[in-house]
Amino acid sequence: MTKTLFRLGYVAMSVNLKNSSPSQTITYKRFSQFADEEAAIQKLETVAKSNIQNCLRLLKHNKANDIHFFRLSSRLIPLATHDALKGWDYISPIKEDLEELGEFAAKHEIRMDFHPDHFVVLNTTKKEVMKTSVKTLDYHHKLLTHMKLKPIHRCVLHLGGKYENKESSLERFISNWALVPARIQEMIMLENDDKTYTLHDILYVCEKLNIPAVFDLHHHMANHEREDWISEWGRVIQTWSASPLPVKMHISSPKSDKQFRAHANMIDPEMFLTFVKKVNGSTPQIDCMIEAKQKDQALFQLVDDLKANSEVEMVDEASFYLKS
DNA sequence: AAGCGTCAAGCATCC
DNA sequence: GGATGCTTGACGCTT
Repeated sequence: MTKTLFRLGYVAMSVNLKNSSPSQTITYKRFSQFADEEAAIQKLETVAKSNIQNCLRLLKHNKANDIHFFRLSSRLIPLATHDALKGWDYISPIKEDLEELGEFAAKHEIRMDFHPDHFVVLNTTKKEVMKTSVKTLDYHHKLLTHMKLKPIHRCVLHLGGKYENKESSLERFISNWALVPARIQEMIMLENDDKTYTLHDILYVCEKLNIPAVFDLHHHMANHEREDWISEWGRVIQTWSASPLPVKMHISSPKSDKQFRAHANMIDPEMFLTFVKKVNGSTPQIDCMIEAKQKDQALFQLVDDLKANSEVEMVDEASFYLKS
């Protein structure tokens, strides 16, 4: 059995690096209060530039800590997809910054992707929502291409809303998929959610449309037909067979029994190791996205816990094997 | 500096 | 069909 390389990543922002938010923003309300629209747009561009420069700082922080896996904030450019800013060329003012960011990631082999907000809903019944969803995905596509990153399998989405009838809404994802441009389609990965669409549902769609499946263990514990997931793991791996990228999954721990769906500050290392042991050897590499309130600090804490375990063999500060 | 109300998106739920 | 909650990080006003 080949060993699996596990790499850890975290989401969008750091609790260690001060004043490094990649998600500073101007709300539409504030934007519309500017007397001078040109000044307002200039303000948006200043914020966008700062967000991307902060991303670069985060990437340097990642490099210093051997972190090769990172989720970018989807809020890099405030109001980029807002209706009131149609025609605004939001790329030109930050073109060089995006290139610099992408070059740094490429040079230091940092896998980057996005998780667009939950109002990107591809199984919607409304034409308008479909339009803004594709528009938002196109914004992500633009960011990726200007970072000179191949936009393949870079955006994790959920299947969408239930709309009273889960089965027909699931099928609507499949019929709406035909309305999505091919270059947007190839960016997408699909993740099981904690309320409606289970791993089983996601696999059905992923296999049908050839989309990689991102398994979220925490969501699965909150929402499943059967608690057992390992019997489906082979299918999850299989959805990645045509991808240039390694298998990716999401790891988080429940905040409490009462607030089970909410994310805890840290990752429960025992739960994580139990998972790791089950999937070890199934594929050469699994990138584990740590989704915890304490962001990079949760990753560092988990690494400390792993180092204390004699079954774990660290490769660097954020990657490891299980000893055979 | 800290705390609280506000903002933004779409869906779910309730009336 | 309209109001409210969900969720999250950030803004901005008040103390």
